[in-house]
Amino acid sequence: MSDKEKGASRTSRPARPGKAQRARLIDVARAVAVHPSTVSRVLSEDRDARVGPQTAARIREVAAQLGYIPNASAAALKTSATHLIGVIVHDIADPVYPRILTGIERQLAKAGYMAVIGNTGFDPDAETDMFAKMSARLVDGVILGTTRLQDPVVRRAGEEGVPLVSVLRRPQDADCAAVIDDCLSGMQALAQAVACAGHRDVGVIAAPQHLSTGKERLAGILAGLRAHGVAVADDRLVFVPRMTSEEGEAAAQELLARRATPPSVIMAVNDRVALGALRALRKTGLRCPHDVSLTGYNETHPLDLIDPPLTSVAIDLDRVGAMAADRLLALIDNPALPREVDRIMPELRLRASLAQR
Amino acid sequence: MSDKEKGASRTSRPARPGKAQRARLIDVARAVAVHPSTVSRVLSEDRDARVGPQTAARIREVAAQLGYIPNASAAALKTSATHLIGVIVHDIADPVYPRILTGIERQLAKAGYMAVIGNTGFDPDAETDMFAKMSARLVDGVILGTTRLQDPVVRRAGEEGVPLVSVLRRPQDADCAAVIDDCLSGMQALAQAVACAGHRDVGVIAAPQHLSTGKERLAGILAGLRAHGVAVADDRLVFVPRMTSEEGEAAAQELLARRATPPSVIMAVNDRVALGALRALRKTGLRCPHDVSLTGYNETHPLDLIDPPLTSVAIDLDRVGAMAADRLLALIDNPALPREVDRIMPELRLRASLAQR
DNA sequence: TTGTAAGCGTTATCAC
DNA sequence: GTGATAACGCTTACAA
Repeated sequence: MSDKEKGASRTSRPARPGKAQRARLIDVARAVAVHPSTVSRVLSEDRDARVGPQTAARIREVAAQLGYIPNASAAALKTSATHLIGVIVHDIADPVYPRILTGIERQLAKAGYMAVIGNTGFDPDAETDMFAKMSARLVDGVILGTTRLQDPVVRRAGEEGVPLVSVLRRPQDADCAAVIDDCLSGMQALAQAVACAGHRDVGVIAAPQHLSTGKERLAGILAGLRAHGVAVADDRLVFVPRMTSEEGEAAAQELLARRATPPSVIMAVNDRVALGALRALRKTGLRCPHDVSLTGYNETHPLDLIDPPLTSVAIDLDRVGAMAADRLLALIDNPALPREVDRIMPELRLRASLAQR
Repeated sequence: MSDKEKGASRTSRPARPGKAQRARLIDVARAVAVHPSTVSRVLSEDRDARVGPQTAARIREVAAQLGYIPNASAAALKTSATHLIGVIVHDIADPVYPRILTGIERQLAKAGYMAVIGNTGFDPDAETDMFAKMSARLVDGVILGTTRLQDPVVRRAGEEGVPLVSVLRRPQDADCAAVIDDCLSGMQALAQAVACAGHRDVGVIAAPQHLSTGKERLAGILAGLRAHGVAVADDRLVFVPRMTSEEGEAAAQELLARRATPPSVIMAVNDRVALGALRALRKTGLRCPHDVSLTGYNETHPLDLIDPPLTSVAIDLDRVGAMAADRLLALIDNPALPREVDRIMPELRLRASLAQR
């Protein structure tokens, strides 16, 4: 069947009433009276496509006139590049992710990519499910925010040759590109500040230890305190199964219930959890920082306006996202690139919620 | 060319070293010794595909064994359905959007869809650009969070027959499905509470009037106050070009600079702007609510923990998102459906930032 | 500089 | 119940 016949048959396709008839590449070609491949060359630009300038101009003109929009699925099928990036996160409502996503989006848009987002709601099965769906040649790469120390998604991405960059967290052994902040030293610095403020009875609300952040932040706290001769008692350490303010509140309540006297400070794994803990303190009738000091991590929320202003550790999350996107795009461009780990330095934000003791 | 020859030629395709070789539909078919169309019928399930139960079982088994993942681009090209939904927002870091997105995501995932997100950064050109990209047969429908009263995206979607649901805002005249909260009555109720608290000198930080939210919220404030005989002086009304805390702070500073005495209350278009205004009050040395009361809208942020706890109006944003997703999916299923407008009722949250005067 | 032709991997619509 | 066939709309060597 020749192109002309093909075209003719298509021209006579029944105009579906609901959907507007879209102009195709071949329609543009026919209108300009050139071959489709010439149109493709012009509209794909980037290549060393040598096309006559007036032909090119005419093609562009007619394409615009017909309102031609290339069919991404067709192009993707041919080139197996969708210009789509998957972003998998635990909970998009956790304020760290929107900030990271802002940076990701900005860099992706510049390169003509878009982000497909997968919200797992802390469901481990959802993580692999979403990856499987995305991996269905739907995305050119994945930014993973749910990375566990032993991560099935990271493993599968490696097996399937899907470019992947982990954000905030990183797997333990796998050779995996990542953009993270130095949780360990950030928390260590914070813990030293806590110890220097005179606190000896420290309560800790830590995160799951299958996450590098959970592990590193706890290690940072313990190391920072130890440097000042302070240890955390067994019953002063609680874990949240997920980092929400509700879990933070529940964990703080548990912590406070364990002994008749509260710790002199509670160090939470992040701000969200810390704010939950603050609610628990209030409900228990304890004043912060007068009775119990409190610290967070990430510098999300308007912490300066909280009562009391919450001590935290600031991360440039927008930058984390931007770097992750850049690295992923580089990896897509050249899959042989080494899987580097970028580290962002966190910065202490001491505020009134941490009192001298 | 017969299928067998085709298959043979493909089997001998050079194994690219970087990418893992993916099993295709035809590979499964060959392994089971059935025709590709049979495999397609089995794995697409839903249809009234009458396939022998043991054949189906065998196909599923082999597919799993080969780790077969259908190529989404190919399916999309054929069916012109990508199972992708575009979500366009001003600023994903604005806490209203992650909440909406949570609801959207949940409903989409249930139906086998995923969200592609477009962050315009308040750039009107980006709005149409993103839509054009998404519209490249890339998405089956769009949820629009940037809707202006006269909206080019809404118009184009109508022309191109792309299903669209507007969230939070709605266009003025266009026949457009939308899920919104009743800003007008929400703000009106809040304004009445303000007037009842004895405030007569009311400052207002309003949003751009090309957005239905901006217009309705301002109208609600004015109507609510008027009901109690209170008018807003011209120099007590300022506008933010975008709803960020920085703009809120700047606007409040402007408002305070206009007269020697501050208004007795500032009503901000939303919480984010209100928190910026709170920073301005503090920097100016004014205490809230002692010197100036303050109100927000949306009930984002941990408002109960702010100093002082911020009076606001709560919207069930998760529900807004979920309803928008459901409506869009229904519209995709049946484009002839009427474009209904769902309204969510807001709820007053009176807190200490609004003092009796 | 432009045209030719072959396919990317799937599914819809027929036959049988 | 299963098989054959023809697209879906685009890209890209290669030929001219």
